[in-house]
Amino acid sequence: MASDDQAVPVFPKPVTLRDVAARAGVSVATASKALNDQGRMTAETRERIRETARSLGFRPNSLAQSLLRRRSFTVGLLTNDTYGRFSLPLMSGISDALVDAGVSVFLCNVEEDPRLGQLHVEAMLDKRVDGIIATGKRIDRHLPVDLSDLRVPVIYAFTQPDPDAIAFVSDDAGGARLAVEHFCRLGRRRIAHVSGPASFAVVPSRAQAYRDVLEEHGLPAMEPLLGSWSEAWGHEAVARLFDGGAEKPDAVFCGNDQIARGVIDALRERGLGVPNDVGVIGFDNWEIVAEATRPPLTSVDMNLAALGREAGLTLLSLVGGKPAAPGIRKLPCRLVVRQSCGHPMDG
Amino acid sequence: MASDDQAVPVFPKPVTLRDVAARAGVSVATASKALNDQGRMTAETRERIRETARSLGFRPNSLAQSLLRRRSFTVGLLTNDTYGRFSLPLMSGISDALVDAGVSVFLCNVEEDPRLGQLHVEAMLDKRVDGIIATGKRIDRHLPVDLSDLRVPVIYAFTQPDPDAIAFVSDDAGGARLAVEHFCRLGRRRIAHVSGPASFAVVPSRAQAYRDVLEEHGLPAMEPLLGSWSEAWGHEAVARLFDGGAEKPDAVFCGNDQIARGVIDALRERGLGVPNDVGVIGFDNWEIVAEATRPPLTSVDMNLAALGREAGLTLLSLVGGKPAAPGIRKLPCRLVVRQSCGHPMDG
DNA sequence: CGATTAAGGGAAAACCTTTTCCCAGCTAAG
DNA sequence: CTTAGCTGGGAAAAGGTTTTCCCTTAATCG
Repeated sequence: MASDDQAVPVFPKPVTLRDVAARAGVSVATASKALNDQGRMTAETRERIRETARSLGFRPNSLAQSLLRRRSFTVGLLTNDTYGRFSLPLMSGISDALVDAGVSVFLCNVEEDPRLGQLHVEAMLDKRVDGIIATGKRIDRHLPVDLSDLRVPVIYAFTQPDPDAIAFVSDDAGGARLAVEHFCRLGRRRIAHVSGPASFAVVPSRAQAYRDVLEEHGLPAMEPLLGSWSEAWGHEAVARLFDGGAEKPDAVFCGNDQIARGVIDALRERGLGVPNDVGVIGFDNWEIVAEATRPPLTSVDMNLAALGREAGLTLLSLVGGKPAAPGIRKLPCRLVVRQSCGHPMDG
Repeated sequence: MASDDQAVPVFPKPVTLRDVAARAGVSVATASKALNDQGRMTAETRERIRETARSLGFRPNSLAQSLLRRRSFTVGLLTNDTYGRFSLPLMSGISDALVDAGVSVFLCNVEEDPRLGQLHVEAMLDKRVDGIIATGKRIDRHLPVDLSDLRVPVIYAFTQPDPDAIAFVSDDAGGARLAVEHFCRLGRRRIAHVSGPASFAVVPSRAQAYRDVLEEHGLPAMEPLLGSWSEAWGHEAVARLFDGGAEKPDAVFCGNDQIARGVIDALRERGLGVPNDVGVIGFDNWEIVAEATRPPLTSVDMNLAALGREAGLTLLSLVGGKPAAPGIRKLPCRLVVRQSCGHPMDG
């Protein structure tokens, strides 16, 4: 048994402010002030203490600081997006905005499980997070947790907020406009729209933007084809669009990149060239999909990282005590042009 | 200015042990003991204190506990896998293993940036994480941070460990065996292997397993085709396999799901039926890809969530002071059978 | 009835840092 | 020489909890 001891690594005791003070021959109070640029002392004393701290490798214990300041420099990110398709770009933006302020992020995946949600929220609250950001995989659904009346500020990003909360979402309608207007500018005349289930809030909102833009350009709007978010539906939609006797579209704006992928593949199978015969634009700009289509897919990017940054910075200012008006802030999307949408048709 | 005040929400002061003690008419010491099932007191006193705590909604301040116990009940997960394709399943397993122990996870994406890595590691160390799990998007690469000589235990998962560290990785060779043996069992006789760049450690290791299994079954091994991890390479590989005059394969084992997808699509374009003419198996079991292929893709799953669980539990026991032998632990993969591999050929 | 012992509960230290006050010593003004 | 004022630095409280030790009271034993 005793011989096992050598196998368990022993970690050195962290050096405390006390150690620094003792080594420098001053009180902890003075040491603290020296390191924080506070209080009065000779420049020489201050530098001596600093040098001592450096040489000892002193790092202040964040827990002690937090306890005193009632601020832990941590925030929680709550999500139910297991695959992280939306959460991770968001997380990346949040982290980016916060890391320089010394704030770390707890990532909590609550799936669809209220018990798990409760568990995570309580754990975070106990750890005195400074705030919570809630996000999800669907913009029109609540997380399976109640975040009202928490003791900390809460910000919603890319998910349905409680009333009177602060929320950041992408401007879906604006994103759709970007795509359809791009087609118009390129000279496409018969632009179709293939999207997901009507039960998703983004679907009607993008569809409306689609209709609006076409009307503004005096072009005919076709009835949006609503189905599922899958490639398979993209295939089927192409069949519906091109099998009938009706006039064929020369462009398809898709509700996500997987549908777009299905559309592109189906078009090719029919001998229709993308983008020459039919232009295609997707939504989400999921690079792994968008770059694998042939040709590479033009797609609307929701700027999730930027959205995360905004959310992070806003939370930070909220934590700092600055008030912020409740409400929903829509952040613009961005069209990432690759090859599937084609070039101007006449030139 | 003053009228703005109503806009900033005021959060109620958390209730402390002191409050509970005062309300119950005992000292904080007694209150603490009552809530932690320690010390001696009448059952009646204990229950009264507990009831008071409940009614006040008391939750112990984790920071204070951590300070005292020198244990923060947090761990850090370090990754450079921006898209979270590998990190997130892992994270999910880790979180799963730890949440019941009240441990929360800091997720830190360090990209490929040593400065960012340093920043995150220092932030975590300052926050007195109990341990760190390092992971990445590639099993044979280091993160851009130095994790040796940290003051906390470190565990590597799905990434290259420092020597003498504890690491969990998936058993790639075993996974490859699973796939190839499955083909053999199904009666396939000419099994090809299409994989990624030789510079990835997993590539030769899976290729060797491929050769071994074929030899064990007395079947001919073809030279593995190495290229990139993309669909496009899957396409090209099919051209190479089926254009020459050589005998055509009746099965293709692919190094990842994207290659497999490319292979399946290319086979269909040539009029070859999957799985009847050619069976296909992928690697990674990335559901979003595996379920979108036609037919759905049979694939090797690396069990990353389970790997995460193991890593989490091991870290926990390490934090608890139990020694663990350094070294690399390989966890078995699992074959997820869908339709692309076909049924037994003769019956 | 006196002496032990056990039971119930409290005081205080400890964890580590920050911050507010205060004190001693010195200089300059009156 | 006295007094006010400044300077450099320290003591102590605060933040919230846990834990060790101690004290008081009641019960048991001889």
